[in-house]
Amino acid sequence: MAKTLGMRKNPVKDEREQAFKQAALKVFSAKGYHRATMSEIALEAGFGKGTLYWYWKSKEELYFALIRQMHEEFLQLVEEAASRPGSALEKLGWMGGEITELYYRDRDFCKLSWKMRAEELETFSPQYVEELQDYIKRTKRALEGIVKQAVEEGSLPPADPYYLSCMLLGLVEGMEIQWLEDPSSFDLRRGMELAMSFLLFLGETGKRASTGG
Amino acid sequence: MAKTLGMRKNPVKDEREQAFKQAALKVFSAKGYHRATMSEIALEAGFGKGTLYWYWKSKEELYFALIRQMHEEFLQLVEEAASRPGSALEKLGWMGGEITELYYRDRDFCKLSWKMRAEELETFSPQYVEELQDYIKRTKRALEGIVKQAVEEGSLPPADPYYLSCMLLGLVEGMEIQWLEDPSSFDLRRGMELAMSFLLFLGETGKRASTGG
DNA sequence: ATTTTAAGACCGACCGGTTGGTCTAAAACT
DNA sequence: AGTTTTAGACCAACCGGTCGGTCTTAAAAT
Repeated sequence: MAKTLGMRKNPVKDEREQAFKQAALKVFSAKGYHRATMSEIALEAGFGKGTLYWYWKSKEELYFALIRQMHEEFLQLVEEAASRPGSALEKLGWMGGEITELYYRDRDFCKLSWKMRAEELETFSPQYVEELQDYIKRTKRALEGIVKQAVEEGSLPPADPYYLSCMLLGLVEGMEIQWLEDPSSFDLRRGMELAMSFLLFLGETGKRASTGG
Repeated sequence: MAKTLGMRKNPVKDEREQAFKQAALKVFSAKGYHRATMSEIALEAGFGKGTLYWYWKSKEELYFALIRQMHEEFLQLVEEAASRPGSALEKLGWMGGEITELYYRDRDFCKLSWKMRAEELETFSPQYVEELQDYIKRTKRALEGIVKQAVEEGSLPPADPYYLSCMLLGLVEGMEIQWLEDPSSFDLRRGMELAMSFLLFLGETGKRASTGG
């Protein structure tokens, strides 16, 4: 006979997990993976280190729970933009707005992601690295699809879509960095709007050129 | 009276310093400041740790000797571009080419700089942080000057020169990151050339619009 | 309703390993 | 002989992760 005596579910599991994740986000995003300590995260969450290890089996697992969440969110956004109806420029416009909002909403996530990219990937377990690279690959592919459409529609110059998407990604990430380093001297929203207006300008002149010539 | 008597200059001292700096560059650029160890740097240079400390008084000092060199080089490049004769577009074109060459020549320096920007500045001594921020400020100012000229010449749209220069810097840095992460999937030279052609395109259409309207 | 039971939740001392920096003694040079 | 240079043992501080043990609480048993 199975002994179920005293068996119970963890009533506070979700709550605690959230508390720890929030604390971890704060500490990891401020210090990066290697400089962050599990004691500090536990303290920040208001618990002992042992308790933190009750919920996560390692520092790495906790870290990648956050990294995964960030990449998942970003990927979904880009894929949704790609699958939307409308012109490529409309898709890019919508995506730019959403990305900006995402960044402002989850600034610590941005910092986390940003610090992560400067870490040595070799120090992490291969399964996590693979998972991460898969997210990045899928995101880039979705973005490249939109850009390809834009080139076909003549709203972007007829250059290699892959390189165009790299440039676009580079521009956004480069502005993101400046905003993260000093938000008071660079307003990301304004930068994104300016970038968007350039895109539109390119689109217009491109179309005018193709219809006029 | 100046005491020069008996003050001997070790003929190999400079050589050793260079060896240590090169080793430090290799290790710091691969691991970042905090994960790099002095023992490893000493070993890489072919000396004992004690010897390394005979040449530099701290890890931080060694690190900033490299950081300083990198920023100095970049700043000089941008300032030289700004003080060149010719149109803003010519300056930017020259600068883009030089930057690309610099990056390819000193890839490890790029990595170092890139990792450095993800570090917590608070962990360094204020004097170093100040020095660093001064370099960045001067670089940005020089770049902004060129961009301002470009706007006045009508080869860039009439937007805030500061934001334009931030975007330009962001684009270059964003592409640099992608190239650092995986040079086989993103060729920086090609990316820079593409970016440059966009700049020229903007300049032409901008001028045509102003002369035609 | 009260007691019993055992899993859930929690803690912090502790361990093994690492690292920046020091110290000393010997080697090398002049 | 005296000075410069080198090496690596050594130290104190720190960190990820473990472990033994304690307290809490839901559910089973009465």
